[in-house]
Amino acid sequence: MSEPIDLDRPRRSDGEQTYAAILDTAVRLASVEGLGGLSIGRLAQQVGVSKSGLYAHFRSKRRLQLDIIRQARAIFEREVIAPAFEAPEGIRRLESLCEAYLSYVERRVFPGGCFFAGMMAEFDAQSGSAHDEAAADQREWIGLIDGAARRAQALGELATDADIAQLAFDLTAAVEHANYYSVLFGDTAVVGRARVAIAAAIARARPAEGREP
Amino acid sequence: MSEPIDLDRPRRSDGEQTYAAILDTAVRLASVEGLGGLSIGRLAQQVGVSKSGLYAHFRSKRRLQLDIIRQARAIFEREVIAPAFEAPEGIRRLESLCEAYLSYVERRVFPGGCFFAGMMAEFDAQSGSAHDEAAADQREWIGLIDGAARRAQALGELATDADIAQLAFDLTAAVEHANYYSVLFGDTAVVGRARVAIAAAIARARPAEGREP
DNA sequence: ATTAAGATGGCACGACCGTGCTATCTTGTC
DNA sequence: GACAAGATAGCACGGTCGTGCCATCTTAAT
Repeated sequence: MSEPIDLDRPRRSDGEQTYAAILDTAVRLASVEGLGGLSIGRLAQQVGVSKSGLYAHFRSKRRLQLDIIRQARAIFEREVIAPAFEAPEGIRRLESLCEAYLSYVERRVFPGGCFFAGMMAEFDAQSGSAHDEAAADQREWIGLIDGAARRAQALGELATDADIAQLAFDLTAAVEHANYYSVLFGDTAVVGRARVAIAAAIARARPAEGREP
Repeated sequence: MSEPIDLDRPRRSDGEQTYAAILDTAVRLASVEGLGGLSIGRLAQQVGVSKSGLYAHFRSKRRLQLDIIRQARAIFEREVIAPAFEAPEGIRRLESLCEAYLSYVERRVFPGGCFFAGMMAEFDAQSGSAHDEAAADQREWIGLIDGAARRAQALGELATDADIAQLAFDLTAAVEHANYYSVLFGDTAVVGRARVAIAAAIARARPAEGREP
């Protein structure tokens, strides 16, 4: 489909700096207005660079979008996944994944809320590569939760008959709902509701402690 | 701020019909592409009418958007709220509200998923009247769930110490998450996960039956 | 110091955007 | 059947969109 062009040409130091500044602003702007709502003209104005000066760094809007997504992935990795993976595997890591996400929502790492939740909602009903990437990202996130939960189950921290897929649904529902509502209402208090929901969902999947029929 | 112009002029039968056809297509298109992504030119083409012929029915894009939202509200009222309110008040109505929403998701009443969930995600981080309307709609929906739950509590169907706001969070999280994921993955199977989550959340809020300390 | 190459801006293009004006049909009322 | 008024299309406007060409400035290697 899309040929990668020559994107890997060498960069000069000043160019690298401008490139980083553009991407930084672009990621923030896109999290608020969406990848589709982002325009090159307004982005250039925001960064303080001419439209063609900006355009030279990417060579199409598509490439700009791809770079934005790549940057957002790096931020998510640094702000959510890496901290969570400092916890030992099993139920502690499962809890850390949820908590790291909620913290990332509370800290408003992206001004428009979770970048990938925004992408999902923007492209969920459309067909094309943007939709497919959004779906893949979401599957990867679910897989992280699901994998941590299965490991916890294998370690005996969750009941052998616990429905892991259901647990993953419950947890992702709680954290992503907290993301949307906290942005919509401009109030992160709802994140506390998510914490309660997460604790309840995990408690329900814990092994029974001798009070079963 | 915005004056209502003269919008209430009399309509001719053929005009009324075209107006309805435009709105029908517009609501479907907007649920997929978003209210911002919708363009008058493409909408006119889709309906099979000239751009200016369409434009005469609304007199600005803002009015078109307002009419689309009004139409979407009527559909939501008819497809979700009215059916749910056939159930007797209390816990049955609470369950019916959730189930009616899930059915509306499964039936793909809007091809892009729940219209108001889409609006919320599109405008949550932006400021302006669109954001405010999205927030108001969401508050109203939460209020419906919350009100039904409080009535159930007053009727003794939920525990007196049940956290109703938490219950409302859990229920809205489950149904809206099912909406997003079913659209994103093109598979309504996830709706079943929401049903399980709803049952669990309600069960947790039920009065204890003599096995409390 | 020269020079090749990247960085940036100026400018213009074709396309589409929302918006109006005007003229021609079509409907419904007397 | 005349006629006022709504419905619809044609056309054009100013603006913005993504994109590309070209000239100039700046960096870095020789």
